[in-house]
Amino acid sequence: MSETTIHDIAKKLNFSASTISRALNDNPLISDGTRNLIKKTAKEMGYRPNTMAANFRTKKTNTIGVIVPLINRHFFSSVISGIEEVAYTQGFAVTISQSNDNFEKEDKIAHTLFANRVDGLILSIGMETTTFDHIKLFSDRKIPVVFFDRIVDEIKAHKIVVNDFEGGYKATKHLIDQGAKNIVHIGGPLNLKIYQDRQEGFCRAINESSLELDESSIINTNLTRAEGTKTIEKLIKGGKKLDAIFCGNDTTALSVIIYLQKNGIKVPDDILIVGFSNEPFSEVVTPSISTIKQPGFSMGQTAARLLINQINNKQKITDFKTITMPTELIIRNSSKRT
Amino acid sequence: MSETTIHDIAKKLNFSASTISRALNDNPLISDGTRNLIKKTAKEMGYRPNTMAANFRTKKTNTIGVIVPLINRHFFSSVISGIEEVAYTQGFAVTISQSNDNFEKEDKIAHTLFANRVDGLILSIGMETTTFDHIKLFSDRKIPVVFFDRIVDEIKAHKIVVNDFEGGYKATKHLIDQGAKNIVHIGGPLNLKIYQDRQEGFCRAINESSLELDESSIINTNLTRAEGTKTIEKLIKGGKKLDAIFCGNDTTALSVIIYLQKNGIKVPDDILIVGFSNEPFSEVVTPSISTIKQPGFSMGQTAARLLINQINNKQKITDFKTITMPTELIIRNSSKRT
DNA sequence: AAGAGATATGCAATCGATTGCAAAGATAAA
DNA sequence: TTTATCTTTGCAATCGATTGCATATCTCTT
Repeated sequence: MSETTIHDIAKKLNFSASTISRALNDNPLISDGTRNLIKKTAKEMGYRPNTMAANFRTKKTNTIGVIVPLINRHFFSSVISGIEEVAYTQGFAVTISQSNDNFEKEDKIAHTLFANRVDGLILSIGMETTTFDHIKLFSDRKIPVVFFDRIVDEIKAHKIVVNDFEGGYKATKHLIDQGAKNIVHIGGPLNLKIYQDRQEGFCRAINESSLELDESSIINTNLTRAEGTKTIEKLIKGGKKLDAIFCGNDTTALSVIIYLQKNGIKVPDDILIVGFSNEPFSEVVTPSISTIKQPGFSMGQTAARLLINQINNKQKITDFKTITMPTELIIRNSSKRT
Repeated sequence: MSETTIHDIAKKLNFSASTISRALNDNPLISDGTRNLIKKTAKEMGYRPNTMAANFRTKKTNTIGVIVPLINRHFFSSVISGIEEVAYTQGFAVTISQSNDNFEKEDKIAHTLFANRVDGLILSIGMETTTFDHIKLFSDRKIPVVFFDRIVDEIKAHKIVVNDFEGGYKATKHLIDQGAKNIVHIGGPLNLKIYQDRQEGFCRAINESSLELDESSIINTNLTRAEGTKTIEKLIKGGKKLDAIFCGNDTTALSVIIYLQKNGIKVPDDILIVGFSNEPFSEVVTPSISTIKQPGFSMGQTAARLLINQINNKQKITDFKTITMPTELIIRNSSKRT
């Protein structure tokens, strides 16, 4: 009734449990003959290793923890998909949690993953997160951590980002090239580096041009659909003079476009729009939204590879890299001056 | 340097390890005084329980496994999101894998999750899956399994589905009500029950109407973007007479719409379209796509609740329910006869 | 005051696999 | 043949927490 253990096999074959264990793990100490015999018998007896016992003994779980703000978000689910793919081929399980951009939850999740002894952690921090003790929990004890997208300067670890600065720069430059004179940036919260960078890219592009950088042309929001609508409404009703908007994400671009269309303002004829992230809807909406493509899937793959390398090579890593994936400007109809 | 264990606490406080263990687990045998003392000391000593040891001893991992065809798909990531939310509040971790609709991978994943002793399994099977030994692995050993969306008749388990039949019926009925006379159904592979059901709903609606059910008006594809384009192209070039299409998913609806628009056929003026699933893009595309809404997030929640109930109540379950979540027809522009 | 019951704690086995060290057996070299 | 070396296997401790059973202490009741 109960599961067969290595001891059962040992008894049956008149070997010791150690031999069984070694044979099953392809330890070269064991001769080929016995190894084969043991493996065959194990199969016959329906033996399945007790991972929990092994984990307990070896202090490895072969599990990597992932924390994202929201699973149900195209960019993040793409990253997760990439992580899973790599982890799977390397024999790691992936445990996923979402912080909902809520610091308390993020904190609790981190502690839980820590208590569950994940071998490593891949994460993108939440919008509210400003302290990092819950991450230091890992890094202090040499448990590998890899950040992606929403990274943290305060902690030494490998980091995977897209070049948000470049993205912001390209997007803005493109608008300038299209002849825009009054460009507004609706950006994200500045405690997140990615939004800082996008904004800096915006500023740089403006400064390099003949245009004036105007403080009132930068608005920071939380980049939700609702906020986007509110923001553009305020701008329009406030009589702000503008002929182009670089939005911090596609969601905002979308709500802006919808608002403008409803109010008889034409995109791109009257106002040019560029978003960020290349959400699936951006391609198929009318007008299709120009945007900056972020390679979510391959970011996930890279993050997983880096993490698993660290897990396997125990040597302390001293130089942590920040891998910057290139961004790609996708020009669609929302920004084409006709 | 090494972690504090209950034995360390025991030694320091002159208690036995059992007492420490019980106190920490709020076992009522322990007096309030000692419990408090122990908890306080544990905290002071920086004690953190070794989950792996506990798991090993109790044979519970507090982990639930999830297998979906593709993480990076809005419906599935919504379900995962719902699962995670419930699991989190109940103290379960969620391990996620994707089969990529590949049977071999699904099979391997199932075995891995099984070896990792997940406490329960939630899954939606892949398109290629026609045998179920890898799932019986669980159900045979009384490990709770909950299916969602792409369910399996052969296995007794709780199942969460949307009423695909009703969805297909509503969608088709709607097209008929809009005056369509020649309705085509581009459906999914029939080894998946959901596509069978949608198709049956389609047939029922046609049969109940004054229209003729025409074999050649039902086409089964794998519902990808590319297949959708191919299929509509063949139909149009083949001179098929049609004024409405019920597509098995929104992706197909989208590719059909794009093809038609490119070829000067107007949606909805010439051909009415209804999709299925309410993908995020469906609302924002032009014309916006009428569709059947599937409550992914709450399906995930329900699945997780059912599973966790089974995990916690050891009593054998004899009557497995199939919970059918209602569908909702969302009428948008792609099917509005003007 | 004495036995019954309630309360609080300890003992020790156990879960199953891993691994350092010892040892037995086999082979080769001298 | 003997010694040295290599190969192969076993012993036994260990990982940290849990839990059935035994025991000790205390509180009541009569």
